[in-house]
Amino acid sequence: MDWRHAHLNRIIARTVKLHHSLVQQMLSEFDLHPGQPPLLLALGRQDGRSQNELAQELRITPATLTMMVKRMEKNGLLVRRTDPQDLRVSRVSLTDKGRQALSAAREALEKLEEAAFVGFAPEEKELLRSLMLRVYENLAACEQAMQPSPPS
Amino acid sequence: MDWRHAHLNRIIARTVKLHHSLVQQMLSEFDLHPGQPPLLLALGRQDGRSQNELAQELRITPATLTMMVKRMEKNGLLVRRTDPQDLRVSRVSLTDKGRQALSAAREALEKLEEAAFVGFAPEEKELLRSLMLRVYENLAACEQAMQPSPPS
DNA sequence: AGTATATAGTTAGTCGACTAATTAGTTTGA
DNA sequence: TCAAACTAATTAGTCGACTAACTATATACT
Repeated sequence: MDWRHAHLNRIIARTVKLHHSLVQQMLSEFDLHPGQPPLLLALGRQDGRSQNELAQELRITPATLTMMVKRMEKNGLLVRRTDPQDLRVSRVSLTDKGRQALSAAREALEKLEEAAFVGFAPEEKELLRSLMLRVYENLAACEQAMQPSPPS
Repeated sequence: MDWRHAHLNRIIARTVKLHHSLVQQMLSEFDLHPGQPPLLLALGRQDGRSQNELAQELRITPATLTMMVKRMEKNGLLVRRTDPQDLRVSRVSLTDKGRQALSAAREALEKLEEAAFVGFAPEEKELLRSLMLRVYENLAACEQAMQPSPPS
């Protein structure tokens, strides 16, 4: 298939999809399921956050996170502890096994990042980054416009 | 959250995710579910293809497509007809209702494409396109390298 | 103080994605 | 010819995503 004349959005979406499937392939030997690397990485950046905070960072709903955390806790990748200050919140932390899985995920992502940008000059990567950030900002503005936050 | 220093892959994935959620928001008033617009668009490009061909174009497995087609057929968006030449293949075509939904999807995507690239000069869009195509080619090469096709 | 509201998380039900195993039809080859 | 191998689609089971409805705790207000 020749993608050179497709819409830009389609090209980008296709690229991300391929990226995801490669990540899965690289991590399938560990018992990591497709959605789990992002959660591991988020916990690697800051451990012990509440489920709400994690859901916001991952841009998924709290309901989705509940199920993910439950499964991953059963697999021994992380643990949940009720916050003593506020009994409603439960804070999520990596276990040793979770930290090992995180390392594997990081390594796979590093490899892929390298492979993805073969032949790119540093300025080209910077250019791509700034262009994509502009697209992101445009879409974020669009989202704001669609759901005007209730006036305070 | 400030994404300016995140990995490029993460920025791109985040942008695509936001794009998806905006598409869903714009199409939720029709009875279109999240994965359905791509299938409608694919059929719009060429109607009456086999499920295998469609799955390849959408880069999903035939099993996934079976379920999607079944649900969408029940919703009256498309029909399946067994190919008289080869009774194993069933060819998928849009119904009138499907074509209307396709129009809505196309319109939403047009609007979003426009919103996403506000403030972009045409050369910038072209630049982004060529950079992303290079990333795609790199990843596709990576995929080839990972699964060497069986020697014929 | 006690009710009302807000917040954190969970459950139920659906859709979209996957893999593995199965069914049905077609080709191939001994 | 007719059994083996292949191919198209389906089914079963799991995971990840959503919305809507619910529980439990915390805060606010009168």
